[in-house]
Amino acid sequence: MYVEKVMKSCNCEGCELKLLFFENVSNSEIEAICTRKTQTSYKKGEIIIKEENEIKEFIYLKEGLVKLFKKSSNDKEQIICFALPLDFVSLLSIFSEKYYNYSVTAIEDSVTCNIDLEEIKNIATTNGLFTLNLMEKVNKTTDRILLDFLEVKQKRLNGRIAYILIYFSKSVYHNNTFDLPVSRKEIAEYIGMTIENVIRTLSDFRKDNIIRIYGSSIEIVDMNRLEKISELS
Amino acid sequence: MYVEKVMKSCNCEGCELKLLFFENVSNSEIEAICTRKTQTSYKKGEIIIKEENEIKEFIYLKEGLVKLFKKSSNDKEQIICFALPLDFVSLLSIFSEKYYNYSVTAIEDSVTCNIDLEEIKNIATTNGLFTLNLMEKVNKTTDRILLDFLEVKQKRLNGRIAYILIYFSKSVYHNNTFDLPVSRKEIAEYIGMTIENVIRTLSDFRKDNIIRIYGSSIEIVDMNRLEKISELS
DNA sequence: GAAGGAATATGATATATATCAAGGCATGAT
DNA sequence: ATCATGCCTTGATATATATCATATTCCTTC
Repeated sequence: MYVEKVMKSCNCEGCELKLLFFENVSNSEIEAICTRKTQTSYKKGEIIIKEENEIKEFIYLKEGLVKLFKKSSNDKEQIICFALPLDFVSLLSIFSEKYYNYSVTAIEDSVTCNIDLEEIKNIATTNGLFTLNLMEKVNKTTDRILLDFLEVKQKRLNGRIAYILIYFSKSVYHNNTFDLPVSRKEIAEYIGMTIENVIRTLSDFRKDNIIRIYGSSIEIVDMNRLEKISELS
Repeated sequence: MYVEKVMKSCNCEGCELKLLFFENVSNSEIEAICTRKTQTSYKKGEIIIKEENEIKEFIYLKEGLVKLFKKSSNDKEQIICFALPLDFVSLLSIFSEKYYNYSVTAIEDSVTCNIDLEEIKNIATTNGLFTLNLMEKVNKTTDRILLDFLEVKQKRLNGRIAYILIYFSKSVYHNNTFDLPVSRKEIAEYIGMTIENVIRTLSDFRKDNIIRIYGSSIEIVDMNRLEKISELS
């Protein structure tokens, strides 16, 4: 797969995420980071991080939507979570491992900021407050992933599909109508069930007038019922 | 439930975990910590951390075996993982949340060291290297939990039971014969299946001469086959 | 030692989900 | 234009798992 990388000097002054990522860092430190970081754009479908590659950079998602996944023993992919900017997915194992445990792929056009890992480590070792803040944010993300895991785990097929539809509608697109950024296969990989049953369940929801389906576009017609299905498993 | 708390001044010089937990901390800092920490003993079954309680202490497991779990919406318990000393389970959300997201219970007699959270935060803010190390360890634990989740998720009943038996045999007791520290119900809560099926599967393994069962005591007779079952799901 | 409750155990049956098979519809390659 | 390929769809069937019912064993407590 060809990955188009657009390297360009990023306008840090205009970056609304900068402060959130780099609390407690002095202006001179930020300036040092900003002049040496690179920004990379990814088209939908392109790989951002590849499992088993060496971790050389501190990467954060500035724009877009990604999926975090892992190849399982039988060569299937298991999707661990979807993530938006400010979900620190690429950072899960960044300070504890030498190589990535997971892969990350853009499922919408995305933009990342990449900073040399050593540079971040330098700041981290000399600035405890910064590290504490970073840790806080990383832990919030892993916590959310774990809680979602538990949520999905205790639901059955219906509930899982309802759950993911609500997630995309409310948390990602803030709209009752949206283009599913993932294939049926990917939904299956996320909820841990077969493609056929994902499709069947979506069809059932359509027949029951809970959703409308136009190809990859979904309209949630009856959010109340969808929420009930999600809750009652 | 009655929780017996034994507070006593702990002999830090003899604590083999001290250095692992407090790398990069000066002797004077360690001394300050050690004189003010408390040590608490828990009998099997006693609650160490209760979900929704305020996080006031930095707690690490010094001896024993615990389970990390969460009450789900329908009032059932979901076991997230089991943990040994050096698994930083109590620390998962310690710096990101005000209240515990999870509960922790001793499933073997256990000993914890408890340090005032503010004290740890003080060290963390002034000592970046310490914080970086701590973060590294917490991330390693969450990574392991996530990987185990994925492992278990892709297996079926047989494989999941095999997996947990192998875990207790190899990782916890280092012996082919051991007392199951958890009930069948708790195994069910961990692997996300019903008690009846857990019991049935254990019976099947017994009938197939893979394990022997004497009440709560298990002997793994044919580890090879158990491992194959675990791998092939 | 008896009574009660919890954990364990097993069978019968219902339900949920996976698997297999076949066809339709796009899209990109030749 | 045609073919191949991957994704989506549906139906029929097989399999895995849950549920319900009922014993049994093992503690605990009186």
